[in-house]
Amino acid sequence: MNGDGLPDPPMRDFSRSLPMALLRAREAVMDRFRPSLRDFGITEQQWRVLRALHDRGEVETGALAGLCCLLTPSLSRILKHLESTGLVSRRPAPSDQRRTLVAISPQGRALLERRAPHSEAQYRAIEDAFGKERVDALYETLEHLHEALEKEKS
Amino acid sequence: MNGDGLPDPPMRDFSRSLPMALLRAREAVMDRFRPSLRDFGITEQQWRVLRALHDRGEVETGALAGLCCLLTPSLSRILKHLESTGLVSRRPAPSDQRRTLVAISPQGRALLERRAPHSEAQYRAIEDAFGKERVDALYETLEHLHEALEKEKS
DNA sequence: GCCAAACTATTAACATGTTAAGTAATATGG
DNA sequence: CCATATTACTTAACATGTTAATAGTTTGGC
Repeated sequence: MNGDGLPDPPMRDFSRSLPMALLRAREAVMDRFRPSLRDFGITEQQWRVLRALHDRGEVETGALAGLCCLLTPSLSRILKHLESTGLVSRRPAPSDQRRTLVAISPQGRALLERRAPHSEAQYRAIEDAFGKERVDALYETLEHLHEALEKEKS
Repeated sequence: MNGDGLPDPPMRDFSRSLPMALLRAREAVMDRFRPSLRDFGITEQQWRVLRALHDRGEVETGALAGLCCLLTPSLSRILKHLESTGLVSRRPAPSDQRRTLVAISPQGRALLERRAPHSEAQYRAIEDAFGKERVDALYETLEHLHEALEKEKS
């Protein structure tokens, strides 16, 4: 009881945790992708990096982190690994020696193109199971939620 | 070009990655909760464990992992830490020595009850920013997606 | 009762998440 | 110009994610 003689507002039910709900859905989705990632010997995060570089060409480390939804310390380790296996290359930016430019290598591009069909097949399976319209609507909802919460960063 | 003389189906735009979309939304949400977790000196996962034990009482390790959306190796380490700081207790199940029963301690409950109002305040802020109806609809969509994908595990 | 198979939790090994500190290069004010 | 702050990236330290292997229990068939 508090000073009002009323009970404290009850804690929300544990099932109504937004981080958990998003995590559970994400895990259900990732379960579909993990087997082929494993077959190709790369992690989810390494795939994101290759995917971004394939689309955008040479990108600065900081921008790449934003694109891949990674923190820069994680990306730093991931790039070290990808560079050692020859899937990406790094060089200092000519105009500013602080910055690093990252690019996908021919081997990286080859790996990406070999796995892409497997990935697309899983997307089709997900759309079949849940409905393409509902998937599209979910993308929109998630984007709006993201914007609504970013906007308020006072 | 492939054998049909048609281009291969184009790879989806990088922005249309369901795992990324779910992750970005989740990170936007977590940004709201991380400060108070940090203030109370616990991690997001440790909070989930305390939260589940508070609601459900004594729970087996395996069931607890499912409730918290954690893999058992992670939970094993987390419980070791929570036990060493006195927030939970463990004992073997009387009927089956393989199983371990976990319970929240008075100190764990106290910590949880101190932080709960901060957590609830952030939930209200999120609902204000995005709309309670849309949040509720999102919970439902995520649950349905989860069910649709689990169902197909042939 | 005995043994192989199944089950539960833990440990191990490597990769990433998270926060703080460090390093080198550049921009800025005086 | 120079001292200083700022920027971009990396390292460090600890916690968790992920997969495989391990150790202790229990179950079932025999």
